[in-house]
Amino acid sequence: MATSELHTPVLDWYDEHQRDLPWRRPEASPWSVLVSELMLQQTPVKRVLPVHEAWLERWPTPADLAAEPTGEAVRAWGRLGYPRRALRLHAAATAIVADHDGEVPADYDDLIALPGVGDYTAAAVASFAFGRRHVVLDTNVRRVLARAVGGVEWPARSVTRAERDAAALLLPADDATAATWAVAVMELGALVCTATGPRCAACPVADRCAWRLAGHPAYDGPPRRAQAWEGTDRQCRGRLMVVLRESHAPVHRSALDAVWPDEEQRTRCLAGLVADGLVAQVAADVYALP
DNA sequence: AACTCGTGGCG
DNA sequence: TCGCCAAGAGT
Repeated sequence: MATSELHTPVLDWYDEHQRDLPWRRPEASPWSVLVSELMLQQTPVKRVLPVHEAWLERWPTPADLAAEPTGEAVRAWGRLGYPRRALRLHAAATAIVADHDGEVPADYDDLIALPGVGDYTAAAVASFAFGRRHVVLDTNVRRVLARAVGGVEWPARSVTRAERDAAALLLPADDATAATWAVAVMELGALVCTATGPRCAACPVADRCAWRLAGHPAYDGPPRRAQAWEGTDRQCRGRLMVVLRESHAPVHRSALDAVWPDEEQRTRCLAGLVADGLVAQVAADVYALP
């Protein structure tokens, strides 16, 4: 397919249908973009919005966050999930103050060196906040390209070399258009080319989508494992964190015992949370956010 | 490379 | 109802 012919319809569609998100506004700081990207890792936009707003209100710069105890970040993280991201964001803020004069760096290499910033987030911040030209491969982009270009419903489990090469070939040559392209494809995946129930009737490239043109062939790759939840350590850790987040005073062990029946698992998870830096033991049998 | 790490909304 | 999935990173 002449992949360059995807550009105009996708860019035009984005111009008309893009969501008004706080971290996309012209006045949004690179710090706002970085905060949003950490929060959006595996968490839907709708749930991020209020937390992001409160976060930027309270900590308008990396230095503001770095000056606080890590526990304040964990508490403000609320129920976004994966609270280690709050610790990483705090650590990233600290590194930005220490190594970059308090300014979020614009270079991919500097960004990816920050805690909690991997390939996707480094490329996203460089692209969205600084207008740099990068291949931005998130779950939305990967799904759109798998369908429109690859002709299959789902991409591979992890990013392949061929996938990255294909995305690089699609990237417009100049920085500004490349940055818009990156966010536009992502938005198309989020709003139209969704994981379940894609709205092909509303898709600007439906008439040239390889998957649709092939008649929407069923997925025939390896089974995609469902996330286990009931009875897992993650569920146990989540229960323990709720107690600590909701208490503004240190908590006795008995209050933690009450939320998970299996003593062995509960003890292991609490030790894990302490080891992760999400929980501090402040006295014998007394715990608090760090 | 496979596994771990939260939470909640939606079809 | 309940399985699926959401702007991934670290190990």
